[in-house]
Amino acid sequence: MTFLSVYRALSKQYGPQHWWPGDTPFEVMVGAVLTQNTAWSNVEKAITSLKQAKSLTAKKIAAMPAPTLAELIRSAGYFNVKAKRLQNFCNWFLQQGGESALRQWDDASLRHGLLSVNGVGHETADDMMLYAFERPVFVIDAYTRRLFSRLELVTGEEGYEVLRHSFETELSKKIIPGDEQVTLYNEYHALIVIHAKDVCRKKPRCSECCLRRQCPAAE
DNA sequence: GTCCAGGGTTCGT
DNA sequence: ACGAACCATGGA
Repeated sequence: MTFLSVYRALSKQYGPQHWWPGDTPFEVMVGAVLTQNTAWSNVEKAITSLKQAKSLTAKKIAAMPAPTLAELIRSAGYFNVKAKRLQNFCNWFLQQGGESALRQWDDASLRHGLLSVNGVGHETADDMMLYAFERPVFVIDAYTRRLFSRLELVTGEEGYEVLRHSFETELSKKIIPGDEQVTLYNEYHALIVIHAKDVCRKKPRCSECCLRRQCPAAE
């Protein structure tokens, strides 16, 4: 079994996901911060509320008082922390000249810049890299770790960067053009999340999640 | 009432 | 580099 065969099995079972749901790249970035440890349905409410307040722009978010922003994103949980994180991010974003300026940056610089923002860690930065800036970065999250350690393709003890690197080197062997690479990473991460959700829906609150047995790639 | 979510990020050691 | 502490809503 390989990373690629797991992808093919998931893809066959669930079909294309075309993530990330969001009208604009900026909305995707906001969603990446808001979804930290939070059910996506709660994030959607917060984004709707920002839109309703006509405040889903970097300038508006950066300019409003933190408590006001916190109230708007209340449904996403951790609202005080996330309000501050969102403002940190928007300030940085504006300081760099906004999206069009950031698009000119090379992958490494952009990733580094995102990580320099207080409140943006590995996964949030990589969500933004992949789903807002369409850079070839494989997102590692808790599901990814759990799934692949159950499949015994990784131990689960690896650090974030190590894991990301093994996925990227393994998957880049087979796929050639850069554009395809981004599409593959995009779909793969989405499929992992969908699969985890699917399994957990069948057997709610199963701490083991039965991923190994139910994963179509495990057979 | 309890568990968990597209749990991660920060900060101390 | 690793572990603890922190944050807080809403659906199942």
